[in-house]
Amino acid sequence: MNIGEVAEACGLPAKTIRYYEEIGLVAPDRKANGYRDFPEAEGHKLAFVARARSLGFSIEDCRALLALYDDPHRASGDVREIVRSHIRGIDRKIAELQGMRDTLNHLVERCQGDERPECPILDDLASAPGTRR
Amino acid sequence: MNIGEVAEACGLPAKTIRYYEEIGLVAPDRKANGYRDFPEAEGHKLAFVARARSLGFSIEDCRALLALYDDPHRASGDVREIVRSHIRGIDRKIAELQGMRDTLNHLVERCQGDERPECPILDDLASAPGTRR
DNA sequence: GTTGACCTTCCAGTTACTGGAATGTCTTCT
DNA sequence: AGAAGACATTCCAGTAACTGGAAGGTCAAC
Repeated sequence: MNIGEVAEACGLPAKTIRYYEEIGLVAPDRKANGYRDFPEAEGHKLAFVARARSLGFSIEDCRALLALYDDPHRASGDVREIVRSHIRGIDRKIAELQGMRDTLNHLVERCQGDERPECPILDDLASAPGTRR
Repeated sequence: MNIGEVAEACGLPAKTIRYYEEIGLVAPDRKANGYRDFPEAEGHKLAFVARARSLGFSIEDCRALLALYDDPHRASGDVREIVRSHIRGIDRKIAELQGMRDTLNHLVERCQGDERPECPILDDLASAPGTRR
């Protein structure tokens, strides 16, 4: 399979796939003309990575998951630990974003948002911590 | 004020403050010995940026907010629009992360997480879209 | 006068791509 | 046979927002 076909199949841009090869996530063969040739297994790996990336796993997570995927003697506990740790990271991020959003919503509510320069939002940003309502 | 003092005061690393000068967010004076010298106003700007960054604003947002902060003829509506748009972005991110987390939680629940290689998580990652439970 | 804290600049690395240039190959149409 | 157009290749540079480290200058105290 050419890179274009495999890109179509897994939903990743060809550029991204070349990048994944560069960093050693996949290792396609080469045809006589220099074109990459993706056997079925490499296509599956790419689809695997695409799915994992869409779930927020880092490239290094993907590398670890791929290694487990490739290893018939893996322990499913290892997989689960990676996933759990990732979930913890996501939860932290969600909490952080919610904190920001709550603060910002609060600020927006108090701002008239008109032609006048008076702005509680800027006042807050400029204020010292501890003096904020 | 030396960079160390102002760093202490606004809670940003000195490295970050140098970076902010490099990209034109702040413009400290220089002493005869080449050391940066931060007048009060520049210290305030740094505190302003630190606070805005902690609320998730991008550097370019910070630049725009600083410009409004500096402009006595600003319209508070301009500020509010920046903030509102930022909130929308945050909400999108939260929703995306929650989607990931829900999927991942679902997967983790179905995985034994023991010594055995059987792993519904890997099975899901390797499966074609549409075939997932 | 020397130690140690502080400051300077510059360069490189991080994450995960993405865009673009210059060039080569394949297929198809005339 | 030649030319167009769609594909492929490599390489370089840029993104966001820093962060780490090296090599060196300055300052205050002992």
